[in-house]
Amino acid sequence: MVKTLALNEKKSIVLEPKAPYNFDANFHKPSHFPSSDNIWEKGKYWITMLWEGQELGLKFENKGTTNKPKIKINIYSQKILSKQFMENLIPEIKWRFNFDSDISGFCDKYKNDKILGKIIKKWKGMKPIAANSLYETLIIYIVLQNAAVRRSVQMLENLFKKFDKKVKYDNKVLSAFWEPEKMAKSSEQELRDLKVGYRAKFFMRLAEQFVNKEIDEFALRKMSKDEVKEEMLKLYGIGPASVEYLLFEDFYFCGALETIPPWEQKIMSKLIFNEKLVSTKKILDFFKKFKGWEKLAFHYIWEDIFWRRKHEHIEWLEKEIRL
DNA sequence: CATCAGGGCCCTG
DNA sequence: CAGGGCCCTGAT
Repeated sequence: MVKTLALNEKKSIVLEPKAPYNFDANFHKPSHFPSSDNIWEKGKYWITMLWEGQELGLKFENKGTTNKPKIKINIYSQKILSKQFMENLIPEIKWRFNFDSDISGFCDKYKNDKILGKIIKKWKGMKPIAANSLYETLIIYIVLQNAAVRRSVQMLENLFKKFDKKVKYDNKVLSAFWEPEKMAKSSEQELRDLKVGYRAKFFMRLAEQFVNKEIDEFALRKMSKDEVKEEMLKLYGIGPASVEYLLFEDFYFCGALETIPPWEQKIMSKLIFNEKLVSTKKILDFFKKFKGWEKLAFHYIWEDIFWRRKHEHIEWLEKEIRL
């Protein structure tokens, strides 16, 4: 079923994101579930990308520092990429990895904050990162719904097995996302067989809407927070919890903190109040002091505990994560 | 074994 | 605007 495409052509570019830009904190989010379309190692990151009908393999390498960021990007492809193709691709890479937004105001303002100060020292230059296209991201958010990590991973990998092409470059074999057309030609039952449950219907409708060009990702990027929210809520299968993730991680609204899902509520209760469970209202009220940066502040505290988890055993956290 | 609760969302009344 | 149903899986 699964074909492997060898990407033997290579082009190299070097880009300088706006400082501060923390390479590892941006290309790797330890709270996210692992997916076979990308690999991270310290200072390096590989991810596949579907762009203008071509499968690409990207490799990012850190060649700078948080305050003087510089990133080398190798772009692997089957065909030689034209100048025009590259001219369209580069701004997209800059967007997907949030090279250009400015969070220096946040890092300066809270560098001595009681809670954020220490975390900012460690993770200064950490930003929200979309990494994927909007369609791909919506797929990811739908597999997240009403499921623990292990099951989300299983659903996404089942989808990859059915729809993707494997891509080989730089001695890595990775999954590449599929075009919505491919899924639209499938059926709800075929999707149900992948153990995605009632989400099958969401996927079918989503694919149709992308095929019919009812969703314009690039237009959305120019809209206000409330407009994006309104548009995304129109999508069948996308509700307040998914929108909460979308506004921050994909449209980069750093102040968009409105809902807190149950597991985040439990973990934040412990981290901020050292209590088992406090109301979401109490948590939301706490973040009000970071006006305009509420969600980014949340993100710093959130990712920090998952980074710590990589080398420290945190008993109470393990219980909440449920891998 | 059976039963139940999840990192929601839609639909109904 | 409250509450039931929906898929699957792991916990009890």
